[in-house]
Amino acid sequence: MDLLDKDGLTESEFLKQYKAGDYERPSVTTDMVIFTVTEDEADSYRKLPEKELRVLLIRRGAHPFLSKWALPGGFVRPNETTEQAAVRELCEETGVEDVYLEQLYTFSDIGRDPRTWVISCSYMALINSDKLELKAGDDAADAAWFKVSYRPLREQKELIVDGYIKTLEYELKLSSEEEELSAVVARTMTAKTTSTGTDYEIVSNDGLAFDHAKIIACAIDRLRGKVNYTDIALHLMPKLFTLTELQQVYEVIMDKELLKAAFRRKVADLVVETDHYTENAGHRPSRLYRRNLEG
Amino acid sequence: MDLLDKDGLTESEFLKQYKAGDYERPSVTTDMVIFTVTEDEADSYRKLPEKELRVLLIRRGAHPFLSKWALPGGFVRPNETTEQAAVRELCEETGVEDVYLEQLYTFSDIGRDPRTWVISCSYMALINSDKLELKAGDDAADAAWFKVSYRPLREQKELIVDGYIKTLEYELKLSSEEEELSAVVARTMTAKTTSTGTDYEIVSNDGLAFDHAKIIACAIDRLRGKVNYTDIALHLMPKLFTLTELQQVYEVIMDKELLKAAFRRKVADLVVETDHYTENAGHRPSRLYRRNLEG
DNA sequence: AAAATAGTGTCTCTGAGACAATATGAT
DNA sequence: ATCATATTGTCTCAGAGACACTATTTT
Repeated sequence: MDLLDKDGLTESEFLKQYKAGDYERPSVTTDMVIFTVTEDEADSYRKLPEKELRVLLIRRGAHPFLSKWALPGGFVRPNETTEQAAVRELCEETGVEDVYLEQLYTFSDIGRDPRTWVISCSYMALINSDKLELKAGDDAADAAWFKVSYRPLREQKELIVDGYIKTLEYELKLSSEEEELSAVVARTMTAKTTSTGTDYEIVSNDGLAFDHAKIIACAIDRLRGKVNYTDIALHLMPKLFTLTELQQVYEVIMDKELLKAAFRRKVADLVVETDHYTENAGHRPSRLYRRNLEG
Repeated sequence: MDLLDKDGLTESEFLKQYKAGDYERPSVTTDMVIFTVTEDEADSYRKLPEKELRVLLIRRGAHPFLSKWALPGGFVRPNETTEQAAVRELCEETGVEDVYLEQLYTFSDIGRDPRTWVISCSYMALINSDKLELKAGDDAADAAWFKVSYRPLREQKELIVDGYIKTLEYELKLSSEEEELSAVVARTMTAKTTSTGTDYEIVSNDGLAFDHAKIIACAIDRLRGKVNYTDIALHLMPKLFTLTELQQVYEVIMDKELLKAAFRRKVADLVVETDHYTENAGHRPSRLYRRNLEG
């Protein structure tokens, strides 16, 4: 096809002479919300340990937000996609490849990075506890897994002309062995007869860098939403697991207790039973399952 | 807080002396998938007209992809968010403000724009047929609303080590009064014991610019997904509408016929009845409803 | 009366919630 | 025998699917 444009150029001629304009361009980064599930120390070895949802944060060693905790991430380089950048970051920080990865949201608020114009394309990754052990081999001394708590704090509904504004505030608490961070994030839904929109805002923030409280909140909301109608939670499980362990993972994600019988019916199609059982648990052994790839 | 970094600078000192590096940065654009629903000409005035899902495209007047059809969009400018850029583009192209807007996905494949490195943050907008009339006032002579058809074409499942690859091909057909475009887009799901990923690919493409077939496919998938568990479809309705009209909109989005009784039960909480009725329809009048803001 | 659509009734089946009962290995 | 968890059974209730019936206006 040799269509000519208004300057009489073919497409290949046009591309040859094309020069990128000198208007300002943003930096583009990826920020990764990397989740895993760990077990706390059990009170007694006969009792089951409780599961904890954890997210990886890195202490900043430079301005801005020096010594605050930030999501792992970095600049997207030429000749790589945002997803490739995310995979690269993930591998650098955790030494783990081949995990569940999902694009979350692209954040572009002006001033979100005090240095310069930075747009961040965020990703969520889920790592199972098998792989987590590999992580010991990374060099970032100032990386830590923070236990996640994300609970509704306040709900508010304000009527406006032709609609309403609903604000849901969540308290985000992140705790590692040494440190406790917290933030309050508000999800605002504006509903008018014509339009509707949802927006995250940081109400308060203690210890997190940039707008990362927002990004983490966004990731948890996504994870909670998807847990109920996909097999996403199975990516947090090791190769073999018991149904009770799986239920604990669902519970720690949803922050809500579930009924055993109903849960087992619900996940029945997501798993396949094996012939293996737990051993020496101090009580009746439990059948081990694996993920069913026939989702 | 006056923490000093390794150069002995405070945060504000650091920011004052900060100079953006001279590494390469991408251009960032927004692309808008703007949907609306229109009615075709009815065969007889006594029969109800059928609904059509339509998307706005603009014929390119310059290289690259000269004379192909593209989604409305443009560069994100400094001091605006991607969302603000989307609102601006939407208003420029359709003269419409205050509509449903949702971020879709950020596309960053290398080479997606043959000119230079361009990352696109895509948005979906839903416009109701009331507002559509305003659109006559826009200047883009080469803009047109294309009727959308998006149907499964082929399904393929390939077993690999530790998992499988499932490919779902869809045929995307876009037709305006004068022109018919078509493309085949494949959604590939790779499931392995550890990871899972979904990816869009353009298999064939006749008449669409850039990777816009992918973006449109992504938008339709999102719209179809959300129709069933949100009130998103109501943003395509005028202020007052009949339940049959609403059902037709659901049907044209899902490309599937629904049962009347079940449909009415399902949307009962999404709408509020009014005291108005249709008139002079050639048959029994129908009660008019409006959107229920108590989602 | 016929055409065309509007609106309602009801039977069945499935799936979630709730709770109870039984099973099994470790101590 | 007791502890602690594993696993299954079943009753109920709510919602979706399927189909049929009645209602109302215009021609």
